[in-house]
Amino acid sequence: MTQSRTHNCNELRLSDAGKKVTLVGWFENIRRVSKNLGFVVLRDFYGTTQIVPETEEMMEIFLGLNTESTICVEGEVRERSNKNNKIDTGDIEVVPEKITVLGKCRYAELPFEINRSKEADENTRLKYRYLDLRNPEVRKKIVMRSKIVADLRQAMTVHDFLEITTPILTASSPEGARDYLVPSRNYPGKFYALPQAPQQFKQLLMTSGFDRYFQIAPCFRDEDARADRSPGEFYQLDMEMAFASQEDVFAVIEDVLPPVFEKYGTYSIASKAPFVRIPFNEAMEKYGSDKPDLRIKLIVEDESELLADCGFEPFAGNVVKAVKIDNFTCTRKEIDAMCDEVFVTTANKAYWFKVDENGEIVGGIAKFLQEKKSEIIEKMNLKAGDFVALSAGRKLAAQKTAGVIRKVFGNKVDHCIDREKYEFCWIVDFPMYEIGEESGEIEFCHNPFSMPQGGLDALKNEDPLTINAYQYDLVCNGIELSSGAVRNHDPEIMVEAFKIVGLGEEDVKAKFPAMYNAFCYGAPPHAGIAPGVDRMIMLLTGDETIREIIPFPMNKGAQDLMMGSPSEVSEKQLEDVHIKIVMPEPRKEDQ
RNA sequence: GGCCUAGUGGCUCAGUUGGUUAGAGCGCCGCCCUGUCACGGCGGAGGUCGUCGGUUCGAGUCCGAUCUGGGUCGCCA
Repeated sequence: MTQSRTHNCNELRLSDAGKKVTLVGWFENIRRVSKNLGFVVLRDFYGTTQIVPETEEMMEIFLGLNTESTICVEGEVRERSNKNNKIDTGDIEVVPEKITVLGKCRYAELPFEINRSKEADENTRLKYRYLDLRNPEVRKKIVMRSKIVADLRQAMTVHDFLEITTPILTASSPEGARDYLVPSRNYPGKFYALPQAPQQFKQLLMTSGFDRYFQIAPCFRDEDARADRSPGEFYQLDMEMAFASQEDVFAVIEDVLPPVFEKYGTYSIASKAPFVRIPFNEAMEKYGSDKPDLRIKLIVEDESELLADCGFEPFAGNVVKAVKIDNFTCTRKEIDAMCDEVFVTTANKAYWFKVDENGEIVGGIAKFLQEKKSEIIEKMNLKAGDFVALSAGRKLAAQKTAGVIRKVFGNKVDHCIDREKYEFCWIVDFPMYEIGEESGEIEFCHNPFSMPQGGLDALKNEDPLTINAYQYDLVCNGIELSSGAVRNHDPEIMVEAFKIVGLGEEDVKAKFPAMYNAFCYGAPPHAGIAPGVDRMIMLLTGDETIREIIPFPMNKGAQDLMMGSPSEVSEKQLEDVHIKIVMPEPRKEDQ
């Protein structure tokens, strides 16, 4: 039996001097001073306390024990003769009278030093994540995650949202990402799927009469990872409201998120409600992106009319976009590096020129612009010290390239960006349809659940490519935090919307049987959104890899190195679920 | 799947034009030290330089292939 602790390791103060206490924790370090004096650091979740063995017998106990073992220390609190103002318990120390070893660390040498685990190889950290998490710096992120999620829950509850869980084992959905499949034992050849999002369930809840739903929902998508995208699984603050409009959803989010960002954020300033609303087309035109970083003050301008026929071959007959930066002082080398980055990201070239102190156009593509020099300077309103980066191509390519130029140059030139804040915006009025790049045919632009603006009338009488959807994204500092929409709750409009992409009523029924049927029994208009919890936490902690803010993350290849998943299973297990493994053909060289 | 990048003791890294026995800091082990707090001092163990092949008198270094990790594009309704 262990005696329970009387205090944690961050609790004792000078006023506790003289007390008999019991502390428990990890034996972090010993500073040996002699055979019968040493200074031990005892660490628990809350902090550290100095333990001072003063006899040879006490020293023997620590010297015979590996660090990172857990121990129980009973002893007396004493004022330190040399105080340490760097730690909360720095005024006192505990002189041990009895030490009990609770859990031995069997290894003298650890895979990495606990307090320096962040420097270690990431694979090693992930394999020994339970040791990595002993590092207070690492653990801090998980603690913050917990607090943020608790605050989000609280805020949603205050707004009368009910947290309702939805199934994890469900049906494969024909839309979207690749599903994770789970074979069924009772139905040979059939599969469950893990939900990519609780989308259909939450809409069914609306149809059932629940007015406001939310959930910190696990979502599963079998797609490749990125620095800000964990493979396999992630969490969304999923919510849906009945009899609600786009503005109703915005109002809730604008009320829930800013206080959390102000409380936990690396930067204390966050956009106040209402967040700026930017129509999709305007975002593409002004920022070259549907997720603009509004901290960057640069705006993309269209210079097609001025520059398309200036004689520079890549501009001829193309859309030309320009990003102007004043007081530009980067070196040629830096400019080249940034243009390279733009090219690598977009597969499209960035061009540039400068205006020197004499008002001459110089550098980059300057020699092609001399004939129209004065017109260019006048129309683009250029002055000495200005730098202009340009992109050219078909409209969308030129826009997107300009968007990357804006981001790359804006992040490099300090006076173009105010980093220390959170800039939210709503991107609204996404188009309902687009021409698919591969198919060349008309397709849904985002998801087929969204309500088209103008409803049935628009679908029947307007050019589909001009119809917008009540579809919106929440963007913060250039990061897409979430997508949402006013849903299409009317079976008639649903069928009409699918008709435009060449699908009939039977297809709708086949793809979304529950929802289609449910909507035939009187559905409320409803709208919702689902901000990504992991990305939000990344923004708040300022971390650049999503693995830092996930308790037990998988690596890029969707492996859990600690648990060893994915793993093989027994023949019996495979038989139970009627699965036969067919290994891929080995590659020729290996044969 | 494409492209970029990295791989050298337990950890972090250095290693020049290809040239003796591959170095350092931290950690670990041993000895010393009565007030440390990133304690200090002295000594020690520990590496077939990711793998395979090639060029060469000689490869950590050059060439080719391959594996693994990370980043990115594709993908992510």
